Amino acid sequence: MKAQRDGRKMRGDRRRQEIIEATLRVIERDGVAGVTHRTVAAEAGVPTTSTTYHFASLNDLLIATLISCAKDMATEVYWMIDRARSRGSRGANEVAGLLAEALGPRRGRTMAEYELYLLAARRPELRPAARRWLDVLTSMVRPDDLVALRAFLAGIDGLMIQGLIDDEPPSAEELRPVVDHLLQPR
Amino acid sequence: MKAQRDGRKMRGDRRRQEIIEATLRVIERDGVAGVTHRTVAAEAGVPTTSTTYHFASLNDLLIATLISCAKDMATEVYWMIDRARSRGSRGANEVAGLLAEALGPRRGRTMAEYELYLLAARRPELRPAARRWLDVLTSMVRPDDLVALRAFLAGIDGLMIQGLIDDEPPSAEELRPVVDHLLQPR
DNA sequence: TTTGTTATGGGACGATCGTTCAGGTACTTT
DNA sequence: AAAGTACCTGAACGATCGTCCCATAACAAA
Repeated sequence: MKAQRDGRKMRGDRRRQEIIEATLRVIERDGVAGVTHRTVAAEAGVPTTSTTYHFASLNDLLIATLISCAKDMATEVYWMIDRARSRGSRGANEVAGLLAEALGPRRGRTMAEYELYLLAARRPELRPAARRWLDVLTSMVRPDDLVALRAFLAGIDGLMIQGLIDDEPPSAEELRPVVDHLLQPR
Repeated sequence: MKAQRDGRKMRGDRRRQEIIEATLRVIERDGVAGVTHRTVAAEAGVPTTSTTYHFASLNDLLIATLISCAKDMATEVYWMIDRARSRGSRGANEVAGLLAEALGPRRGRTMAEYELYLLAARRPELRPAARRWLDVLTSMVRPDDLVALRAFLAGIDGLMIQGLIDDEPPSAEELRPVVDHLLQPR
């Protein structure tokens, strides 16, 4: 089966992807509330009807965007852990650095990701996507650390959210002791 | 100065409060996205123009609502801690029970509160209100536990959010070991 | 070439939105 | 009693929204 040889479908898929990426940029800039067919189309440089053609409804567009976003996040976290492990580090420094980056230069993206969380709270079909990075991490850990892992993951989420409402992003140095505390075994 | 003797202002203040409470109910039901002058007015049983009269813009209405919501949350947390302390408990059971309640019967309210967080991330004027319950707790604790406290608070926030995207609310029994782990001194 | 399918995009429709305005009521002050 | 202030509300305006329709272009299968 040659599947993707059809030039029309290929172009369609490419444009679908462009629309999804434009949607993510809109969410980073203005939040989920700023997502309309027209703003997304303008951001992607396509006519308004193009977004309605490729996504049956605005809801579908949002869902597709947030699922794609969650997928990126999961693979990113996976490689981060993998890298830290191969260095034999327990990871407090790495995690603190990653948090500081997520709350500083990548702040918009982080806000978008947490809007996914809350949207998933209201829409069950988004929950598997929202849980993906939690599942990825859980599967990488020895089953006897489960409680410690859950506490750690919850702590990371909390530090993220609380960092988002700080007047200026916390530095890795400020975050490290807290992360270290969360990582400490008992 | 008699201040609130003016019957007109009294009625105005009362209606303002009713509108704020109606707005909170709308947020619990449909999220911040569902807040419009018309939905709020319908929920409060007042004409649409009443919400625009008492709040210069929809933004002001949202801000007033979320600030009021944050204030309630802060005093609630204050008394919760006070109660736990007077019982001499370290509080793992109490906290786990409170989490389970927030994620079960009071789920809508909890979602509304976390939408405040994300809105505050985008609107600096909301941040003091969003931080209030953190400040209340921080001020009730010995300064040498600061790192442990920050880790604990972050963990609570994370458990809340993650609990919101579970397919069914976690029970207090499931949460207790994680909370206990977060509370354990080192 | 003919036929069928998919993508594209201009234009428009009805609904809903935030907000304004003007006329009216209720209350206080003078 | 008269003037001033604060609240109330029906009606409406312009803007923007999601979505649909239809003609056209690009491409594949026959």
